Parts: sequence; structure tokens; C-alpha cells
Amino acid sequence: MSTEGILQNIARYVDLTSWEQQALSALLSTRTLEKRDFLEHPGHVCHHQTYVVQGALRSYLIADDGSEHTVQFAIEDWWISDFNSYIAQEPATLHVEAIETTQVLQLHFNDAEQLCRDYPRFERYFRLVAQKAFAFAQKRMLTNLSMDAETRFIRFNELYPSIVQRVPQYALASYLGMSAEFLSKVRKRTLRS
Amino acid sequence: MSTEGILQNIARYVDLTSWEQQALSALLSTRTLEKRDFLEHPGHVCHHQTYVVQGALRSYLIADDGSEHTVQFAIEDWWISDFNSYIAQEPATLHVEAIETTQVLQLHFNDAEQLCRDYPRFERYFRLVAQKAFAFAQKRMLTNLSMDAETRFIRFNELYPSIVQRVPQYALASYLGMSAEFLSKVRKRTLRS
DNA sequence: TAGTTTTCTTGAACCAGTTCATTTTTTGCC
DNA sequence: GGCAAAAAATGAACTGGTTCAAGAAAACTA
Repeated sequence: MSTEGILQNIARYVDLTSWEQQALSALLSTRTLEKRDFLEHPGHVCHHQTYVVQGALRSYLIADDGSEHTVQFAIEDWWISDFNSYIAQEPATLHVEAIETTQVLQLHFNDAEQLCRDYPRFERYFRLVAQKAFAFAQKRMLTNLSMDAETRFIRFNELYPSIVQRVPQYALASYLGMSAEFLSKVRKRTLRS
Repeated sequence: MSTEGILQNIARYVDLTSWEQQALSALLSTRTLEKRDFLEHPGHVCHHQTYVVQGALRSYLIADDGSEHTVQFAIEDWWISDFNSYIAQEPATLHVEAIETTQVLQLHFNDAEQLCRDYPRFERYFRLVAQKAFAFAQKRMLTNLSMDAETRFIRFNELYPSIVQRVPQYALASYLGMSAEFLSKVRKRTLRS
């Protein structure tokens, strides 16, 4: 099982002993998804946090009017879930779906909590990750509040060119808070000049 | 010094020993702000996390065109800061300003980190708080992506009526992602019916 | 490699929300 | 209580972005 990636990721935040590394590895389960397979569904409690080894996933809401709104993309080395469902262990509202063939590692909520209890370093790791995620979410909010659609696309394209390449445009549009048609026009405009 | 509130808040997440409670209390500093006083300024590193004992604060960005965008409100029993600046210890981009006379408790970044190292329960507390904050931020993002201005106001008014009462309307508008003028019209419409 | 499905593009009509300018109301303060 | 400053309301003109409908291009599938 390929846990090197995830262990390296964690090593950027905390130094795990090899015993701790083993404890984690023992709890991770591998899973492979084909494009359009779902990892989570609205109405079902999200029991796992999912780490992407290879591939790309996206979480999104389908609103009452049928429109889709992307909450998150996850490519290699990112965690994804319906996070609210995961931490509260309440029914999910989001879909988590594979954008391409994807290999993931999953950690069950109960196991993650147990790890945190048993080993302070895991508690620390998940604290630091959550804090970073929160800061990121606030930045995104601010970007959407303060910048127009074109600027939002240009920025995102600078920051995450690899996601722009790999993800369907309608999904990116719904992440950036504009219609797919408008993103198409914006791309034409900006990539021309 | 009035630390009962904050200790109760923490007790909702973890059980602190009285020794741990004392360790925290010793590190907290009280501060009183008048309306329009600033707690943080863009360009200065945000060294503290601030807990509101009594009063109301708001954090916001001033964009290049001079427009204000509210990131967060904090009333009694909430934490506030320029969170990105705080966790990365980088210069802030946000203002944190008192909306009314406000009494706060402040915890220095270094002290918070030390507490986390010394006492796993603090690490746990800050993990749980950060996770909840992240889930909240994702929900807010989704609300802004998927609902129109009027619905956003109605929802916010249902969830946080006390904030709607206490906060200037232009600040609320900039939090909800609409112009102050439009919020004024929306209010008229919805409060009439 | 033809046929099917999915995604992307394009243009025209439209509208939710903005902007600007002005007036009214509320708040604070000596 | 009276004056100044800040906040809220109001209306008219405008615009950034949406919606709808239709066609073109990619991407799968057999």
C-alpha cells in the first residue's frame, strides 16, 4: 500500500515516530474509483476523510433548482470529504465524485479520533491542517466578495494551473461562482491577450 | 479578570483540569476597546487570538478600489483575528475593529502554541474549534454561491438575529456579499411581509 | 471510425444587483 | 436640546453576469 505520500505530507507538519507511522498505515484503506464514481452522497453520513494518492475528486452541492456548486477540488496530496458531515457525523449534503480514475486512502472518523487521543502528534497534525484549511476558506470567501469574475479566473489559473487543466469547465465555473457560459467567454478573453 | 466565559466555552469541547485552567488564565490579557478602536491593522503581524467577553468586533478587508468586505463578526463568546496572519505569523491584510465598546481577552500566538505543546487538551480544543470554523466557512461559501441576495439575508437574520440588530447595515451587506443600498431594499421587502 | 454522449462555445435577450446622487433618519456629543 | 456626523433609505440609470437556445468540438464506446 502506498502510504509514502501521505506520510510525507504529515511530515511537513509534525515528526511522527515510525511506530506512529505504522499505527496510521494500519488504519488506512485503499480504494480505486473510476471517473463518475461517488465517494459520498447527500443523506449518508460521511464516515471517512479521504486522501488522494493519484487522480482528482470534487465535492459539490446540488441546489433546490438543480444547479451544481463546487465546494472543493482535490488532486494528489489533498484531503477531501463532506467536512461538515464528517466532523459532526451528520448526514451529508454534498456529493464527492471522481473526475478521473482515482486512487485514494481513507481514514475512518473513529480511527482518526482514536489516533488523536492516543498520539498527540496526530492531534497536532489535524489541528494545523484544519487551521490552514480555515484560513484558506476565508481567503476564498474574500476573493469571491472583492473580485470580479474575470479576475477570479485569472488568479485561480495562476495559483492552480494544474486544476484548470484537469477539471471540466462547468465544474470550475461553479467553484469560481459564475456560469459555465461566462467562464467560457472569460477564458477566451484572457487567453487571447 | 473574567475568565469564566472562556473556560465555559472550552468546557464544551474538552475537560480542563483546574491546573490547566490556571495555566490559561495566567496567559490571557484583558483589553477594553472603544467603538472604532482597532485591534489589528493591515501590514502588522497579528500576534493574538482575541476572545470577546462583551461587545462586538468585525474583521474586514479594504480592497484596492476602497470597498470594504467583512470577513467575520464576533460578539460575546466568539474568537476573532486576522486568522491567516495569526497562524502564519505574516503581515495581516485585514482590519479588526470594534463596532461598540468591547471587552476582550487576548492570547498570544507563542503562548497558545506553548499551551498546545504542554497540554494535549488545548491542542484538542484548538483542533475542534478550527475544524468547526472550517466547516462553517465552507457552509458560508456555499450559501453565497447557491442563494440569491434576499434569501441570504433572510437566512442570516434567522440564524443570527442578534448580529443583525447590533451591526451597521453597510457592514452586514458587505458580509453577505451585496451593496448596502440593496440590503436596505431587501430589508424593506422582507420585513414588510 | 462511426455514432453517441458530454463538454464547450457563441450570441441575443434579459435581469439581479450596482452605482450614483440626493434626502431622511439616527446617533453622538458639547 | 441643538448641531454635526454617520448611517439608512430611495429612485433612476446602468452593467456584469445569467439564461436560453442552438451549434461545434471533444471524448467515449462499440
